[in-house]
Amino acid sequence: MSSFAPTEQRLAITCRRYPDFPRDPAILVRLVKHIYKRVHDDTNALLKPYGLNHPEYNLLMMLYGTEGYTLNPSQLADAAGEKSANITRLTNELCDKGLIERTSSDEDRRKVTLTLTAKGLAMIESFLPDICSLLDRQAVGLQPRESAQLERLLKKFLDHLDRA
Amino acid sequence: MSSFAPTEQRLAITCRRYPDFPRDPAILVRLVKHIYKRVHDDTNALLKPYGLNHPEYNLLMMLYGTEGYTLNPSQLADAAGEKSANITRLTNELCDKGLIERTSSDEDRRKVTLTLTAKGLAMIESFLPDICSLLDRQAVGLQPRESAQLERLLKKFLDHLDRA
DNA sequence: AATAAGTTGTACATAAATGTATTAAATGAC
DNA sequence: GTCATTTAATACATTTATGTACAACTTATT
Repeated sequence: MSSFAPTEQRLAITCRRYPDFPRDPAILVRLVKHIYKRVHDDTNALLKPYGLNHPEYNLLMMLYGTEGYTLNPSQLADAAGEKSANITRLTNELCDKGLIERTSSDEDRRKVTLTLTAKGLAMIESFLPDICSLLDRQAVGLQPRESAQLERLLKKFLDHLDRA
Repeated sequence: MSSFAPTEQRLAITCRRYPDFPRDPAILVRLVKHIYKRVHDDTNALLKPYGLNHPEYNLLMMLYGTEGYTLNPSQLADAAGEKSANITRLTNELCDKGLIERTSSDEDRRKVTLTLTAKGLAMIESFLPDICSLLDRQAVGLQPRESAQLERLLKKFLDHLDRA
C-alpha cells in the first residue's frame, strides 16, 4: 500500500465534513509536499558523509550552474530560494570550509562576489556521482514520456502559482 | 517569463559541465521544490492573521480529517510528516491556544490522546473558506483532465520513491 | 555639490526544528 | 512474579531559519 493512502483517506473525511473543500487541488498540494519531503530527506542523508546539508549543497550547485562559478549573495539567495539573511550564515560556513571565496566587487563596492574555489569544485565532483545515481533511482519509475508529461504539467502548475 | 527559467538555464550549464547529470529527474525534483515553496509561503501568509503557522495548520487538519477528531502524538507525527520531538512542542502551543486537548489514554497509559476542541473546530471552520479559495486559485490553471493526469503521475513518482 | 532615496549585505535577537537522552509504562521470556 | 526489551512521549541541548534593524555604498534629484 502506498504511503499516501492515509492522506487520501483523511482528505475524503475532510470533504465529507466540509463539502466545499476542493479535493483535487488539495490532493496535488499534499502529493507535492510528500514528494518534496522524501527527496529532501534522501538528499540530506546522502550529503551527510560529505559534511554538507541540503541548503549548502544547493548553494554549491547554483554556483556550479553559473558561468564563471560566481554570484552575488542576493542572486544566490534568489537562485536557491533562500532568505538573504540565511545566505550570510550559509556562505560563511562554506567559506570556513574553503569551498567558496568571498571578495568585494570593484564595480559596486556594496556588492560581494561569491566564487567557487578549486576545492569547492572538487567537492562537487566528488559527490556528483552519488547525486546522479540518487536522482536516477528517484525517477526510475517514470517512462521518458511520462517524465516529459509530468514536467509539462508541473510547469503549468508553477506558472499559475506565479500568477495567482 | 516563468520564474523557473533561470533554474532551467543553470541545469543546462550543469549538464554541459557534467554530462552524466540526469537532466529530467533533476528538473522534476527542482520543479517540485519550487512548487512546494510557493504553496508553503502562500499558505503561511494566509494563516498569519489566524495566529497559526503551517505546521500548526497541518496538525489541525490531520485531526479534522480523522474520525472522532482524535490521534496520538505518534500518529499525528506520522500523518503530518513531523518528527515526534516536534509534535510535543507544536501540540503544546495548540493546547495553550485551547484548540486541542491532551488527555491520557486509559487502555495504554503511556499514550496520550490529542483531540480537537470545539474552539479548534470553530477555528478550522473559520479559515477553511480562505483555504478553499487559495487552493482553487492555486490549481485554477489546470483542466480537470490535466489535474487527474498530474495526480496519477505524482502518485507514481511517490510510489517509486517509497520503494527506492 | 548636496541631499534624498534606494540597494546590498550583515549583525543580532528571536523563533523553529532536529537529535539525543530520559522517564514511564507495556510486553514477553523465563 | 521478575527482569530484560520495546514503545510512547517528552525534556533538553544544539543547530538551523527568520525577521528586524542597521551600516556602507550607489544612484537620482535638485
